[in-house]
Amino acid sequence: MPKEIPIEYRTVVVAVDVVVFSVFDGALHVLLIPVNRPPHYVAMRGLPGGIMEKKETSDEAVLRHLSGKIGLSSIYFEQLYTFTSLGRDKRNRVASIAHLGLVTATEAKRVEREGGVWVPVHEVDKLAFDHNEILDTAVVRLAGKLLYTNIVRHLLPKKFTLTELQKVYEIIRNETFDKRNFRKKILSMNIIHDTGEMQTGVANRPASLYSFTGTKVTEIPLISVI
Amino acid sequence: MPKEIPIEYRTVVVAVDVVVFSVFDGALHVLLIPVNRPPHYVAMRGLPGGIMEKKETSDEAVLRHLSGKIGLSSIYFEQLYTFTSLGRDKRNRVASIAHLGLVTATEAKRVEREGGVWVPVHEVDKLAFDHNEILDTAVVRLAGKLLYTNIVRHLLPKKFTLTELQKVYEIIRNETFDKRNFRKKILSMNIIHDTGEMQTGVANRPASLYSFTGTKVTEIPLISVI
DNA sequence: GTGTGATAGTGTAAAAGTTACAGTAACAAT
DNA sequence: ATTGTTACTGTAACTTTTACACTATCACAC
Repeated sequence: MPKEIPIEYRTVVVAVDVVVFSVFDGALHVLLIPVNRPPHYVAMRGLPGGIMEKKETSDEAVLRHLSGKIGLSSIYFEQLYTFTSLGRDKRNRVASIAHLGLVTATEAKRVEREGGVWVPVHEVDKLAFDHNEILDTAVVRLAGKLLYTNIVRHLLPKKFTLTELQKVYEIIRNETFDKRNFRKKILSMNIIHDTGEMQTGVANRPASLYSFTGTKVTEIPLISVI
Repeated sequence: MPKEIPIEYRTVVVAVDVVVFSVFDGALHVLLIPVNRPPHYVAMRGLPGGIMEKKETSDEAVLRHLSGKIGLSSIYFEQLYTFTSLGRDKRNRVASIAHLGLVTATEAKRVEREGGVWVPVHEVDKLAFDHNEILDTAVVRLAGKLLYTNIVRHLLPKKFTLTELQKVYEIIRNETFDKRNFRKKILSMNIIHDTGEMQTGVANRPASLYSFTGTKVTEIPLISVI
């Protein structure tokens, strides 16, 4: 009886990958896992992800791989782009549906186990497969979406100060903003509201705590009509 | 010898679909083809597309299916979204990488053969598979991209009048614009330039002919910095 | 309890951009 | 020459964006 050829050598395999971001310690971090797939990808790092099975959607595959490998359950994610270059995985023909994921700093801390590592985005070097390209795509997308959505909500705790919010914008956008103008702009968008609570135990004037309005990621009409 | 189970029944199959748009006769049209896949999809219409083979990228698959089935070669397209619902194709498990394509009105006329039909987007009824959902996604994406890219270039001939350009915007955005303000805005974007040529043979004052600057689809910084 | 260090919080005037709005110009056809 | 049709243009009111600096409130050290 002839040895059977595994399916993945005969046809296109579908995988999901996730670029999980978190902002802490003054930098945008990405979650990486160890990759060991001889002969091409040995002792490298890469994005978390894996095969999408026949009985699951891409979203289900993302959740399964993140909660399994990384113990990550509380996460926001959305589809980013599907990568289909022929050489992107040197062993098989794998098309990867890449995703952009966001977790809060506290969730990020909880996840540092199972070999998952948070690396500042600007210190990432050669990753397995085409994961550098996927990462670059995700960074651009995230920086863009900050400007016309309230997606930043998934990087911050329930209650946060305006300065914390501004810091996240500055880190991801890689630019600084005037404090007064930033506050005017953000407050005019009606995406956050003052909770009435204040910071406690800080060695300076305590800041007001704000919270995001609504629960979903939505677009904010910033673009002027022609 | 047991009958072999086709690969597509055992694993996820990857397909590409394309929402090809063109603007003419005062309406946004989409290109549809006949679908006949008993038992579920009989005598229906759907989007052009097909399987992505192991030896080709998604872009190559798109070009192969469009030039083959439809005789369509001169087209701009970009990836839209990847659809992976379990029930989206009732026969197999098919993940579809959907694309958004644009052709000029003259190219659209050339394509009316091989069963391909241009249907005004607002007259489209039930399509095969989940193609209505894909179409809706594409319409939203196109209308959005008009505002912050020069993607509209692929819907117009090399040389065009400002009124023609405005009409395309109005049809896709489903709103009207003041002629003077539209011109000021478009000209301030530096995406088009006056060719110096004029319309000829029209029974009214001839309009100046404009042309797009550059050759690629690029983003136009419309969004004010925070 | 006073002083210090640190961050929070606030207003305004100039500039730029957006909006609303109507009449003259240039062509073909008659 | 008249008519019908579309091209083309400017400005004032309004809104948004930008640039910019000082006071307020807390913990802590003394």
